[in-house]
Amino acid sequence: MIVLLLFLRRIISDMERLFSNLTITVHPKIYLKDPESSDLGLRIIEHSILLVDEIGFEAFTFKKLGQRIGSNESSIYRYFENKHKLLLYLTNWYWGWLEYKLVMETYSINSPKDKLKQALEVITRPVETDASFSHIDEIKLGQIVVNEFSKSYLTKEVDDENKEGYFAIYKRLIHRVRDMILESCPDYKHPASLASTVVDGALHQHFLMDHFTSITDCKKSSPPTVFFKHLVLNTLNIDA
Amino acid sequence: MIVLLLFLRRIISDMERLFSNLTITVHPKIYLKDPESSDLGLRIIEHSILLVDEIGFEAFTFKKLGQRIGSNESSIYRYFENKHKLLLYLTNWYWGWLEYKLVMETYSINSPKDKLKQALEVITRPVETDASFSHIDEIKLGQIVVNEFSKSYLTKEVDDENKEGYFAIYKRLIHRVRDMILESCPDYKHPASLASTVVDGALHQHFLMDHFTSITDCKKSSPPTVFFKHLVLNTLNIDA
DNA sequence: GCAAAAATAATAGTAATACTATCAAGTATC
DNA sequence: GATACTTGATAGTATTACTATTATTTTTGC
Repeated sequence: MIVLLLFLRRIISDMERLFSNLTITVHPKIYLKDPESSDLGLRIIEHSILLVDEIGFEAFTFKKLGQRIGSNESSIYRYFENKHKLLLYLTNWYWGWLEYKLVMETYSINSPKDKLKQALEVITRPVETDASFSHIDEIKLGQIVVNEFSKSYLTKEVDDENKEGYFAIYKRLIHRVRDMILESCPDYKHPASLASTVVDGALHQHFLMDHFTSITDCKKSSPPTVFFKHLVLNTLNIDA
Repeated sequence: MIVLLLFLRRIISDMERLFSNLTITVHPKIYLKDPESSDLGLRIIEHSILLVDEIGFEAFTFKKLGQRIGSNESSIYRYFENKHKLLLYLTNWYWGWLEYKLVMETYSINSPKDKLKQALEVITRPVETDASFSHIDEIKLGQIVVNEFSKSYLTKEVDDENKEGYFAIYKRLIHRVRDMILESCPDYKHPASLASTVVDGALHQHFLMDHFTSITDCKKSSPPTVFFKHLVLNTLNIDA
């Protein structure tokens, strides 16, 4: 009994350590100075999420952000070259966070099909808050990803930035889903396309729920998860 | 025999009339002055497609376009309020054109399943040129839709612009696909989501083929059409 | 063929954006 | 207490995204 208690205590302490030290790693070339390394940096991240969510990425400027956090435009430029890089930082952080959730929530599942189902759950469900990161409003960041992520790669600089590794986390997340699809269904011919379609499609369906309801069937009572689980499982001929 | 010849002649003449008079209708509130109504207007459309394709929508300005067509910035402003409206015009034109292709190429097919298959073909295949519209480079316009369309609705003004009807053609196209899905499979619960996923997903897969090849299986030899046909037909339990 | 109207061009000007550069002030560190 | 580092303040530049005005050219209606 005491042994069990001690054992449990060790697990809990392990988890606490894991959680308290946990930081999502973003490619260092995306920033000039690591925003996690200072108070100002953390405030830049915290309030850029709030401000972009409020006024949209187009209207967002470093000047407005500076006014908001009582800091100077020029100081923000010491952390990020421009607002595009800041958007890359935010979306990278999001995909890193989602990847972490995906790994955590599927790690201990042995059945490939159950694993895949749980992965679909994590990827297509609405974003929920995570107390581990006090400076990040995950729900608003999720909205930013829905509304702005595609603008981060639909540019003339994609290929260069892709070579630099700015989209590596996003692609790695999709590779993980692809591999889970393959484990469930080794003969399926389009695992990467299916994985990317689900990840992109989930963002798209969430957008449609908010703005173009006539071209989606998703709603609060039947969220994207339902649609995508049915889609993937039927495509792979796996029974629900 | 003569009767038959006369009959054929009438059909051909009908088609010619149809084709020669054919214009894709774009919501009039998108422009200040109809670009199809003048030589300058046509040149604006023709060269905006070339220029946006070349330098991307972000770097595109009315000033550059003016220089390119030997015309003045201020003259272009008489046709379009701003470059966002011009993008709306171009993408509206594209979706109107694709809808016309969809209707033409599926109209005479009676079997709902064959009709749906042909619809998937039209929507997911690479864009091909259409000699009917001399001022439009359909292939480049298709590239613009892949790279820029989502920017036209991922804005803070979507809801207002949607109310104005700026996205009506796009939504109508998806409704047509949704209805074809329902005719093939009346019990399927997510026809609109499936239709919007295919339309958006097709653009996305074309983008991935060009820039993020590791997260797609699509390539010249196995284009998005193959993936999406398999996806839709399996989801609906229709045998290929 | 000419006057009126319409379309286009030219020019100028404004506010905002997206920065860069410089210098001053405050803070941390050794 | 000197030094390095961070942040703040100010100024300045080129470009963008327009608006306004006036001049010139083209179209058209009679």
